[in-house]
Amino acid sequence: MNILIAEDDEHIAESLRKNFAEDGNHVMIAKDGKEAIRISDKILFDIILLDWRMPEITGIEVCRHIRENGSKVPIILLTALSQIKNKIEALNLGADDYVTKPFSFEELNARMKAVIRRYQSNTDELVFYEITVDLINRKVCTPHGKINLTVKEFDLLKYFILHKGSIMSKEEICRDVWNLEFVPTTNLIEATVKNLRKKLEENTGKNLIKSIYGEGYLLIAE
Amino acid sequence: MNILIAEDDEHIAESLRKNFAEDGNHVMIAKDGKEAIRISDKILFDIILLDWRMPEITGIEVCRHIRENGSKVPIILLTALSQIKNKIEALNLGADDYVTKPFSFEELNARMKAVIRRYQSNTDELVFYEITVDLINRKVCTPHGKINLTVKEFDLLKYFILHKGSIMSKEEICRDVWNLEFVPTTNLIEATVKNLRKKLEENTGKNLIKSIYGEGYLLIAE
DNA sequence: AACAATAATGAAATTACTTTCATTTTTAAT
DNA sequence: ATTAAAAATGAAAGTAATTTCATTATTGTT
Repeated sequence: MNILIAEDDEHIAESLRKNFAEDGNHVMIAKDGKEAIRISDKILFDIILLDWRMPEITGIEVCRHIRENGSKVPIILLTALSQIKNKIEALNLGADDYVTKPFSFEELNARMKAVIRRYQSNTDELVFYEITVDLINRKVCTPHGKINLTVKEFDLLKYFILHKGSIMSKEEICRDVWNLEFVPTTNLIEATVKNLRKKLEENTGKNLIKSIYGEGYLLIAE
Repeated sequence: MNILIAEDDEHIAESLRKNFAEDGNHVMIAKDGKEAIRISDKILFDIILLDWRMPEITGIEVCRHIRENGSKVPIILLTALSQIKNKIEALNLGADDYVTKPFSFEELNARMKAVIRRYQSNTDELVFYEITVDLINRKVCTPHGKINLTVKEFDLLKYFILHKGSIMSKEEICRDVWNLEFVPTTNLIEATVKNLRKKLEENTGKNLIKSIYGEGYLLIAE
């Protein structure tokens, strides 16, 4: 995981870094808010830990900046007990959670996990069998590796998954995937289904797309 | 807007249909839960109104079915006063809101608007100037119409918007958009920027992508 | 089993996208 | 103003995706 720590206290920063790096994470440290903004603008992190009190630009301001840039990256605020009263307040500031100093690694780890899990369940993914479809980045993954799909193959797979368990006629597929009013006289759909099937089968060993003679195609429900 | 109404009471269904159709909406009516599932599986609506009490399959079951299929389409439950106690309960069932019968069109309209607005702010869109970037469907819209971008142009625009206001060097663009470790000796980036600029300018009349001599490119912040 | 309709296939043709090349224009510094 | 580096441009080359074609295989029906 890519972790950004914005913390001006070198001792705390270093002990956090060590802790996370031991688990195989890639950690970057920003010594102040300015640096945190500069780095977070350019690198996508899995989670960002922001010290509230930092010279010049505070963690809150960094948080606001990140959110204004459209990023939904998980952010946890590190605060002294007096600075924040409850989670609602942290949420209003755009953070996902907060941890009061002094804190234990156990507590911080637990909160980080929760925030990341919540974030991931909010990302636009479809999961089907062992296949994970990332709708934003258009990546399709299985435990055996990444499947490279073309644009049309991806759109078709997405359509099948959203309609898994029901037979989709070629008319519907044409309308919804190709934006065509009429089914072409050629075998456009069949050819695309063939290529999609091949790639899925190479990775899963299964033929998940059934042909229903005279009716259409069906992605078998789990 | 595409509206699906699932309501077994023909009178209510028809008066709703009439009401929405007058505002230029496209309305479909499902006479029972089974039909609602069949239709909602195949057509993407902007909002779905579900009567709770319907023969065989209830609105709740339709709602659960829709959510299990991964759809986040806005759903409002139409219920008799006794069936549901509060919004939390409706939310737990997967609905976005509920309206108790008998209801006024004013109330229903207001709740529909709120739910749709909430939904839209949750969709993965970037908004920049008058440009709306739909990250899921990879569509780019302006008030003057749709902009057709190629994959690379889209990825580059998305990257610029996420980093608007800061200068992005060619090294960074290469790394993050092209996944290249080194800047190619050719003018790959310049050529792509050129094409993206052209398309944006045709639609907005502005050149939003500035060149910073010797440093990189900058999408000017709003 | 024979038939006609439907679906699958491999490869070719077409189209669109991506990258490169050669040249011109712009920029910042002298 | 001159210059050298950087950036922009138009068009060509290269690559990949999409669609079509011709053929073979499969399916349901008689």
